[in-house]
Amino acid sequence: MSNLSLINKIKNSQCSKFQKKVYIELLNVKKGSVISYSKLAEKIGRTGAARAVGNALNKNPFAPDVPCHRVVKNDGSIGGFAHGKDKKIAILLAEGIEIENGKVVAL
DNA sequence: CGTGTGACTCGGT
DNA sequence: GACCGAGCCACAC
Repeated sequence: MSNLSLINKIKNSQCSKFQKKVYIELLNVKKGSVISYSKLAEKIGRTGAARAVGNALNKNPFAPDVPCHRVVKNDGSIGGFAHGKDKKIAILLAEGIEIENGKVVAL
């Protein structure tokens, strides 16, 4: 499924505007790279809403279509994941992202 | 409409 | 490093 149809599905969904922004912006994150909660919040025009972003990802009705695993804490640590942080780490490693001592190296 | 909650963040202990 | 408290924001009740 292309990202375009995915975006369309998100737009047609019943989620809040905020959630849609989060998911769509997340689709813009290419494989092999990560972004922090606060930075993602800033991208969608809600600087400081890192917590709200986490809330949106926790609900994530489009998983695993929306790569919510590419979002980590501001200091590079893994953060959380609906299916267990170890699973999140495994996915990140599979995408070529280096993780050291529970933290993303590419910072 | 007030309250509680959390996949956050920062600063202090 | 671990723990704690205080801001922070969107959302469900």
